[in-house]
Amino acid sequence: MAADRKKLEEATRWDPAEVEARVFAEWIEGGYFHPEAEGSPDENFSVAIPPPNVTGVLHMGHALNGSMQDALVRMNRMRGRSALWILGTDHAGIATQAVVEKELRAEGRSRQGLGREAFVERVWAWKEEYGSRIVEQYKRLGASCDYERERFTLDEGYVRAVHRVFKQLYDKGYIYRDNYMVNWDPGSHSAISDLEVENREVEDTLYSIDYPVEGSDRVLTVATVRPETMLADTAVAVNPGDERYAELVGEHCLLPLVGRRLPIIADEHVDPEFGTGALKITPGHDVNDFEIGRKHGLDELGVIGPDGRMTEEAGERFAGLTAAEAQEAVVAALREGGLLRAEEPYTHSVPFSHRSGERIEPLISLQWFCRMDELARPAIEVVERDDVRIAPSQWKRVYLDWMREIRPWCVSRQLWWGHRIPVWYCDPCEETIVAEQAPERCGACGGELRQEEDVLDTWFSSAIWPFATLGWPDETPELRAFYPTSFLTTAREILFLWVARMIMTGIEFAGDVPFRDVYVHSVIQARDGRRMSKSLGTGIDPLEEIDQHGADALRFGLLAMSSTQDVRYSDAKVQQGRDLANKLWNASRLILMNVKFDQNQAHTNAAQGQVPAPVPVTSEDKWILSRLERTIGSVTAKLEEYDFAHAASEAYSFFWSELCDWYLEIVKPRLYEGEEDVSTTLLWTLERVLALLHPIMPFVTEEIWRYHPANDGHLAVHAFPEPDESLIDADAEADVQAGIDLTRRLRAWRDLVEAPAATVLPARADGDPHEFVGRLARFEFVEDGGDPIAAVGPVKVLASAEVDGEAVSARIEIRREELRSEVARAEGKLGNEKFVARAPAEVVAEEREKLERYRAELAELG
RNA sequence: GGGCGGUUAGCUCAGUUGGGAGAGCACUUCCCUUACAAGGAAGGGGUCACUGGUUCGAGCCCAGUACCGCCCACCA
Repeated sequence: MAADRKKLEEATRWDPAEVEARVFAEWIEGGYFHPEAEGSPDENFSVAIPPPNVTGVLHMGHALNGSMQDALVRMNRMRGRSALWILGTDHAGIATQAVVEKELRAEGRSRQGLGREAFVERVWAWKEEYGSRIVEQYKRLGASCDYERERFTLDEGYVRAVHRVFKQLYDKGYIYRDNYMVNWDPGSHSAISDLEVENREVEDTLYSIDYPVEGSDRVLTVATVRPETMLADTAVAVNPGDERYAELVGEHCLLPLVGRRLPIIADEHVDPEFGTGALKITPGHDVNDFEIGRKHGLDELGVIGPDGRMTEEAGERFAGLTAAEAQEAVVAALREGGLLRAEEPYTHSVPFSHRSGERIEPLISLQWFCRMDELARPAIEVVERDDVRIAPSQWKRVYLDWMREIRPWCVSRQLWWGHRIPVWYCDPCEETIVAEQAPERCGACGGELRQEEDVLDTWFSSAIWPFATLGWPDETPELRAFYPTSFLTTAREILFLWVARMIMTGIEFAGDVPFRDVYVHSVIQARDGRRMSKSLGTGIDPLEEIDQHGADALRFGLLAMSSTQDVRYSDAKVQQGRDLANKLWNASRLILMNVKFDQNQAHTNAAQGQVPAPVPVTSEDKWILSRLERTIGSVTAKLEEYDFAHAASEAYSFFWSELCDWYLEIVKPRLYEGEEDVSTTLLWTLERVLALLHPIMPFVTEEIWRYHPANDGHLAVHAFPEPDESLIDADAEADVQAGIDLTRRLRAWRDLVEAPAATVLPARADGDPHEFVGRLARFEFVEDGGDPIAAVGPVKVLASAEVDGEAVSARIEIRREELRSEVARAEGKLGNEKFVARAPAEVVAEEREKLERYRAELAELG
């Protein structure tokens, strides 16, 4: 790969747009992201991407999660491990069906008009056209996924896996069909699971209604926010301990407007403190009432249909009305009959569909359920034992609490797009057949079979993602090489919906946990602290950020702003990333355009493509090499413990504040003179810095690497640096740090006395300061010369025409004041007998030392 | 109703086992010095939400209060 030197010499700004697509194409061409399926999961490294919806577009959550996964995947690939990052998309039943239905509506057509088969074909056509959009967007981010092994939760092999899982769960008796109360979503015309319901505070009206007691003057006043459901009431309940009603238990009420006789029953559930202590029971339309009804063997009437309208059962007066209209009509009728005792505003939480946003209508319907308790047991144990570690640790408990209370999962959906449930019915002999493949005829009577109309909850197929994508149920090489995967990063909102279910199915079907580590990352909020959401208009488009600042900038920014707590999107952090990319480019230009280096030697000596080991000749060389190795160790450790923010900022501050601000400035004269030793040190350092940063900022580091004389191929597959302990040199670090501190103090002194920036001031030094001190602070150290006018550490500044004497005295007075207060503080502390007696000896000694120092300096100032 | 998290500089956030409060951005002053003005140098700026406690010493530990956010929950 011949690098274009012209660009290196002329481009003073990092231009991501020019580079990213080209570099990405090179990676793909190199096949680096497509590892062979060899070796064991312990030797290899693998990650299953949380599959984005096919309907999705890349949002900040994907971008953050992708940046984290890619950082770890790239680091491990560079370490020589066979690294597989499985990519794919989720068919997203409700969402995708809704998108295509909307298209149809725009054409004046409907799903029903088209018919199931044609509709499903139409969705597939949509998927072929738009389904790869988000995959392309992951490429923009630089995600090193295996794009050759892309999967889809409805592709052929995946369907087989889903059928196998369904069948096995059915055979074990976990999956069953039942007429049960479900969360009916009138928006998507389907049942949805408890996890897809979100409760919102709503202001309703609480109506108090009189139910006359049969054969008596008494009435029972019940309270409800949904008077329309009274049409399906089958009882009135009171608390068994409630003396007010004790004599009425066993009697009957007459249901207003309907006239049905309702038994008065006693049940613990009823709170005697609420309202009048009498509760109308509607088993067909209320979750609690359903349970009370089953307990007492009550009839389950339904008056609201799946379309959200009143059914025939509601009586001709109300049939056909929407529930809301029926409510008004019922209230009006009650008012007319003088049965409406009270209406008052009432705020309470109400379930809404997370999918369609509509208010959930609890209905009894015939659905497929999966019992979860048996599956949950081992999934609880692996987390308790830390076979699966969940970090940050508070989520471990949240997971366990939820799992211990797990309830049956409604897995059927009344949709057309999805995994059609592999169940066939034989109407003549009432046989139910569950099979992995469609049976020809009924085994019992040879009759025609009819497949179940419903499809499975999308999360049912997502639950097996880590092994289904590797070819399960077949025993594929991929499965042997890459399962269990290495880790999972996720947003906490899918901890139950997805993570818990993967752990359960992984243990049950793949024989092992799906991953050893789960890292629950923070949520990036909008700039103003609200949720990022399309509907609120608060979303920030990662692709726009990439267009503007480059993928590296966004990746760095997201990792740097990530945290264990939720954070607001920070433009400044992305800008910091952009500036870092630019700084990397320019510092590299300085090095690469000036080093004196034998091109041939690079290749002959380059074991594993590294430049020859550095020959540190000065204390500063030893210092930077030592700091580099410490940084490598620290950044690596941070990445390994998912502390991306500190990994990013430590790499940043080493590179910027130590390498650029100090070392490069210190060695410029040697570099310009063409000294070979410093060239070697610089190239070694640059190589390691680029490799270290590559997992975080892959594009700019890869591009710079093209120009590095030791280049032996792409950085994406270059060795990741291992910290070299032999280069750690505490003495050199202390020595150079002292020089840096002195330089800073001298510069600050200049500023305070307002010495002109460009002039070199005369000074005399005790001892022998580093050469760079004088050069970078613009002082000239002389043996003799004029009178000292000020002392800055070991340096005496000498009188010169450039410095104003009054400014100096003023400066000295300021310093005296500072010192006096420091002395007073230290004396106070040391004068405290308890401090001296009880504080650790080293703390006290340190304090004494400081006091000495301050006193000495004060004495020096006179 | 339960649980979890947050409150630190103008803004967004760090802050290891308790020992003189940090970063990035913004701000002020100076510098177009041949890597970078998307840069360099030097600065200013904080009652660590509040109250009490433990301790020689608290941003950090304990108790409580206030406000903000998230998750779970079948009280009409």
